[in-house]
Amino acid sequence: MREREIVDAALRVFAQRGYHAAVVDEIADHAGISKPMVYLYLGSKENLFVACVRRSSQALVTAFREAADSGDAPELRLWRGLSAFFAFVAEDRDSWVMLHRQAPEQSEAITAELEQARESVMREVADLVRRGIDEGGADDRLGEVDVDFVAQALVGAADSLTDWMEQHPQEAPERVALRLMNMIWIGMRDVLGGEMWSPPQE
Amino acid sequence: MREREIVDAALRVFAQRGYHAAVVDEIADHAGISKPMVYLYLGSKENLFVACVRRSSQALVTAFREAADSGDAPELRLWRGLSAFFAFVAEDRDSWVMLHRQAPEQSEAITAELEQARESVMREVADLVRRGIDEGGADDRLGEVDVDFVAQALVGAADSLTDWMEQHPQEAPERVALRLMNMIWIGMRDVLGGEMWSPPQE
DNA sequence: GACTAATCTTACTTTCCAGTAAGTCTACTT
DNA sequence: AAGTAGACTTACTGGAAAGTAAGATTAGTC
Repeated sequence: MREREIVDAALRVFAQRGYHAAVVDEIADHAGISKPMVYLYLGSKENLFVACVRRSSQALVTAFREAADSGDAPELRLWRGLSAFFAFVAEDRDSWVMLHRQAPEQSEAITAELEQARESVMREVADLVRRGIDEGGADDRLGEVDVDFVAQALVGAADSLTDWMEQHPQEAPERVALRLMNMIWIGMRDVLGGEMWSPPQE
Repeated sequence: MREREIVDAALRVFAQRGYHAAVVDEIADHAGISKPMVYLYLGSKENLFVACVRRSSQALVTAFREAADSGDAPELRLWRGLSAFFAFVAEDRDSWVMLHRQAPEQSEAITAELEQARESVMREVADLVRRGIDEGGADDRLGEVDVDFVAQALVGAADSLTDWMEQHPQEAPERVALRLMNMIWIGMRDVLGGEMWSPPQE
């Protein structure tokens, strides 16, 4: 299908050059057609970019969701979701570059698209964190605010660790996810258990 | 000094609009002068952007470094550094937006500038993590690879938590830093102590 | 009060590229 | 073989904004 081919080409070019440096003519070349065809199928450059972001973000969200959607314990589900995320990034780096580096700057429509995807994942993560806490049986020392905090930190750490992963290509996605789980989950659980660090009084 | 005023104006406009949507004429207006003056002092639009990034990143790195540069225990230093980071973000949001949202997409020169600043902080954080481990007395179960991992996750979490902070403006920077310390530091320490999570065997 | 040096502006040129009008080519129909 | 519909291209237009040439304004000097 033509549209798909065009989006494929656009994804590569956008990921490599960024939105503004990417020229529609070059995208058309990559797709093996001429510029007006791009406009016939996708309407405008911005719309084309949105199509790329949408496709990539949906693929990512779906990958995470399906991996995390078993009936098992929350921490296991979270680990699977994170593994799927790291696997996605390792496999389809263009998509990740697009979502992570290129898209944030752009216009309303694009930011909205991206925000929605991120929020969607964040909700899912927050949910797993919440269940993890409830299940632990500790008397809910963490409220909603804290759950959001943990989710935000976790997602941010995962984002950033994609760079680390790039420098350690021998490390399998599941192992990266495991490292992260150990860092975050244990800490969270133990804080719930009453263990806390605080600065000395002056 | 003229140059400083121009950079001030540019920072505001770039942070609000992004590099491409920002028009040099508008920056000149904000600085109360006309466009050719901007070119006289800064040479080109890109150079102007680089000047902004450089100034903001230096301010941020300095804030972190000075806060973390006491002779105290590593964890206390780390906490102070993080507090300074969150305080900086809360206070000078334009700079943070610039560094966090606008700059990543741009050209070589800019990415290099930014990368250097990030790396510089990352090294410092990694160093504190390493000392924290050594001091804990545990027999170095974490190697350099692990230290880098923790540092990367920590910095990424902090980046991302600036968004959380924006939604919880009543939370003081030190409290945000404290939350993060509790999440990461305790987890890391306990993992060192041998506590580990791993997925069940199938 | 003419001279000149520094500072600044108006108004222009240039380049680049998104978007499009008009026409060509191919393949299929009758 | 003439007609026509769909897919596609060449070659253009329009506009936006980076960068600049040339001149105006101000202030300080003799």
